[in-house]
Amino acid sequence: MDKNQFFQAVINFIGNMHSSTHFLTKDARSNKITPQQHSILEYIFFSKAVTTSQVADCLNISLPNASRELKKLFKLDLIERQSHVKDRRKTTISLSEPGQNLMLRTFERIQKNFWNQAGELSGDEMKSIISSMDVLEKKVFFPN
Amino acid sequence: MDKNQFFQAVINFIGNMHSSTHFLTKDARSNKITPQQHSILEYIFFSKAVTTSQVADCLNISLPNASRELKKLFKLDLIERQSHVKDRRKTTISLSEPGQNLMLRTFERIQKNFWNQAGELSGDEMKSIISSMDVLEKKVFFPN
DNA sequence: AATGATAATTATCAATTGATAAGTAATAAG
DNA sequence: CTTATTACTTATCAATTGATAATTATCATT
Repeated sequence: MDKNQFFQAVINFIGNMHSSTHFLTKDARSNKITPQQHSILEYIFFSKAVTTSQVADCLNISLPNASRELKKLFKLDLIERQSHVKDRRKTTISLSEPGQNLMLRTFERIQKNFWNQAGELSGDEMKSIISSMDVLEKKVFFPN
Repeated sequence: MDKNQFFQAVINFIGNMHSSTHFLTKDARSNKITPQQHSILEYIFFSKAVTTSQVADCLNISLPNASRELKKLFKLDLIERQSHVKDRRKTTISLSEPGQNLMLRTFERIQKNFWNQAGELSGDEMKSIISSMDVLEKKVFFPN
């Protein structure tokens, strides 16, 4: 198999995935926060606990701007901040109770869209989907 | 298999994919256009020919704003516009030669990052990845 | 031919996001 | 102990993006 051809298939897949997830999530976001703030919360949700620098790096936001947005989220009581135990320059950030709930409600709405789109899936189908995702996560899309 | 559990796995996968593709593309974008303009070009690239309304719908931009950004891209000579043959209210938009080239150069840079991250893949591995993507595209992420 | 609907455009103002300079506190290195 | 570096914060201004009202041109219906 040709490398360029393979890469093209990956790019196509990523494109389809993005437009599909865009569709799934477009009406699911809370209107109390901005899109960027939403992706910050999402990132914290999946990462459990992070520092300001990590948010900035991973979401491609400058440190000052990340700091500003996190401050807003803190004032909205959606995240908690603690100074890091080992290094008190660092701030450990995690979702607050209301932040968790906001994210969970969002995912519920996404889930509704998802099942509408996917229809009924048999146990076998689910298994084959899970193992496909597994292959891709192991070989192509590395979580960090 | 439990439906909620399955959905959780899908959400996790989407999260990992997004952070991974973010990493792949973060230094690959041209600095002559804005992020939104980039995603518009990307959308046109994959869709070949589209109308202003389609751009607006699929990228969740209001029609006036989509029109504005497309006008800028037109002035930058990155897209071409023709009135639709059947319905002259519609504008058919496609990438111009320079627009195509811009996208191809971007994908080249992404490709470099991709192979750095993925390392060497055997023919068999590529085949299993392709078929995994196939399963997901057919059963979960529908292109439109 | 008149009316209504659709696709797109222009214009305007508000909100979000980006970029940069300067500063503070904690840690690390010499 | 002094200096340098790191992690973050504050403040400010520019650029991008969002929202909305009004308008034009084309098409569809009657």
